[in-house]
Amino acid sequence: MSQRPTLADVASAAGVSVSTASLAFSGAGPIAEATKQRVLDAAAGLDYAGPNPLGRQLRSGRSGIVGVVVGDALRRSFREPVSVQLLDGLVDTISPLGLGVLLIPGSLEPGAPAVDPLVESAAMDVAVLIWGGTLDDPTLQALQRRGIPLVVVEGQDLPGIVTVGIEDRDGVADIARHLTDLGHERIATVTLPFGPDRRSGLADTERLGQITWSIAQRRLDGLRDAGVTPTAVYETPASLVEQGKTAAHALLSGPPETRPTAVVGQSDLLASGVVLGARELGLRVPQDVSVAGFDGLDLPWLAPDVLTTVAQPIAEKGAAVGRAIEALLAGGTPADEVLPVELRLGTTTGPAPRA
Amino acid sequence: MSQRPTLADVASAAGVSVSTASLAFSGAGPIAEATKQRVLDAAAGLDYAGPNPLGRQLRSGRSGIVGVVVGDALRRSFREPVSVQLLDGLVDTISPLGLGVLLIPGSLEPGAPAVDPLVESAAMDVAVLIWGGTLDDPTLQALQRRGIPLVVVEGQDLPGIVTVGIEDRDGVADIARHLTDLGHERIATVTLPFGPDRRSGLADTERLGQITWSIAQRRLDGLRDAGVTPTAVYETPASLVEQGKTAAHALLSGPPETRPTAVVGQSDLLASGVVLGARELGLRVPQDVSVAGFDGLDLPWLAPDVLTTVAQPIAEKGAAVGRAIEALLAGGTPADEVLPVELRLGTTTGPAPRA
DNA sequence: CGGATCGATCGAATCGATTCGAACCGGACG
DNA sequence: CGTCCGGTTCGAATCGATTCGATCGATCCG
Repeated sequence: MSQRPTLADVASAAGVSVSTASLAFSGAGPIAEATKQRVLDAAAGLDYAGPNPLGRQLRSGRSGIVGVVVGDALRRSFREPVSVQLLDGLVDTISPLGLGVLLIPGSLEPGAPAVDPLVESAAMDVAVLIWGGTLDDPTLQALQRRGIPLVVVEGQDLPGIVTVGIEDRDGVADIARHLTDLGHERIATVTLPFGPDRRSGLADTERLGQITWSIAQRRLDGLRDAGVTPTAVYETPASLVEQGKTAAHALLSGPPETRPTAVVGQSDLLASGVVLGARELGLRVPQDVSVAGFDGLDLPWLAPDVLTTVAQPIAEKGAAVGRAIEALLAGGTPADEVLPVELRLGTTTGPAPRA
Repeated sequence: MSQRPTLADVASAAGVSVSTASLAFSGAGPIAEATKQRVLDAAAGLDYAGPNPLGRQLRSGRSGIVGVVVGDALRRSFREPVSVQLLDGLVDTISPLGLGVLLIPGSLEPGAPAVDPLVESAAMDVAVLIWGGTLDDPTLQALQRRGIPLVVVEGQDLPGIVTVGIEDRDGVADIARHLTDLGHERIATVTLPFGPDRRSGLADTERLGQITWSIAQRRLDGLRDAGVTPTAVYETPASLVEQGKTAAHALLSGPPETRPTAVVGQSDLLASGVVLGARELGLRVPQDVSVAGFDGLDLPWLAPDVLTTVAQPIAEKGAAVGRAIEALLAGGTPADEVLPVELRLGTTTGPAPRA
């Protein structure tokens, strides 16, 4: 009898039937106060800590779990403050509903199976894909085959799948206009990864046609929307400060006459790396080169500089995902949401240097 | 019949019994290749994506879920890279075992219930507490009452609970000796939070007696082990760069004759904030003041400086937690683990300035 | 040619709870 | 005194799989 007690044990100890004991815990259904108390006392006496969730879940068909597929590798995602803050907002929203977040690694290292075993066989009521996913993404396909409702963040629109995103294309256009208003004509950009191959370096025309992750594409399109054709597009394999630095060295080492006078980073981490890289090259920001980012993080290490950026409501994005989940579980079909962004001027952009 | 198919549907479609169908999926037990194929074909025909995990879990009594109580670490996570990297190492280790990580918020805002609902009623086979937990922690108590095996990271030793930690006390002692060897006599320290009240400011003797989170205590003790009595102890409410900056202003604003010549941060983020704060005050590092940290993160934004620090094997710590979990699930009683740390000299410490 | 053996398949019990309809009880009413 | 009724409690079915012991059929050997 070293087994943990079950509801049946409690019931017999309290001298009631199992169904009555269940009522005492769930509170659903009529039960006399005295009976309820007797059951709870019996439970306390047996060290019974409440109904076994597995039994409840099987019966109800709900696991109370939201699977969150965190990007390409958990490792990178976690260095990615945007994903993490999104997760935070999501947890805040669904925690009161009694839902929990199960972390699911996306595609793993080469050699590993294409999808994490959790994708195939973990119990979950809904799944969230952070950082998009194309229709041919094996993870997405596996989840669809299992019939698990999906919410996709920052992906492309997919038929029959709820999407949550931001107006990033417009935001980048705002930044581009800000820069052209300041007189900049040679504007380069440092991008997020184009796709799972995560290459690094200047992208030529051919490479620009191979963008599969729509987030990089949209933010590039934003520049063009404002009439800006970047003089150079530097693709990075990950949104990291170091990558921004590397990009800065590649973009800003030339002579002042041909060097870009402004650099737009597709994330704040990349942009702050560009600022640091520019400083290493002896360039002053913003006198010699302007730098703008995207996300609206606060980056204490750039002080006293403040990055010009487009702020996105990250926690609110998490909350929007949470609301979509709630609606899906209620049997509804929530509408896609696109959240607004806001241009936030800092000290890293200024008038273009006189030629 | 809009219900999703069950194993019974597949079995009858394939013309076999439920138990045989089960064998076809689980692979446990003898089954003729032809039969197996017939079952799998029937499954494909019905769009059956594999056995329902809830049924399997109830039967086996295992949910395959590891609950990780992340304290407020999630909210600050990009700011608290150590917890995040630990999580990463953990996921890498247990993912191949088919286990998933369920994020559980630790202490919530005041006003919320003392423990997250997930703590009370989520299905999990093991729970991990990051950043310790004292015996009177309600979360810890609730999990123990439920009979869920626990692994505690960086906590104090608790009877009957597996602990994973590092030799941080010795590591800090190494740092202290490094500084005294360099001739430093006035050494101040900037600490992690003392407890859930998270105060901010210089700690007097009384306050020093109120430390409940053992990690701060151990790293203070390390100084004393090396014979160093700090001239000032600055307590921070969170391990953040900004807090380090604030501390620097409080500690380093005095005249050179009484000002500390070295500051030991209990984390790299705090220490890097101290470096930035010192620079703001016009002090040169390390000529005017030496700064050392703890953790061994790479902080690209301090470049070209490299922080002197004590490196801890964070991913390995996650792996150690994973191994402990594996052992617990196998019915064993894994031993506590204490991982080594390593003093790593950078450019932020140097000889004490001449008096 | 009959009995032992082995592999494949099947039936039924089980995991722990929820839930629905039936049964039960005391009191109020006709 | 019999009936009806609202409030409780109970029994049994159910959720979807796993697993053990039994059964069945065919092969192998004496």
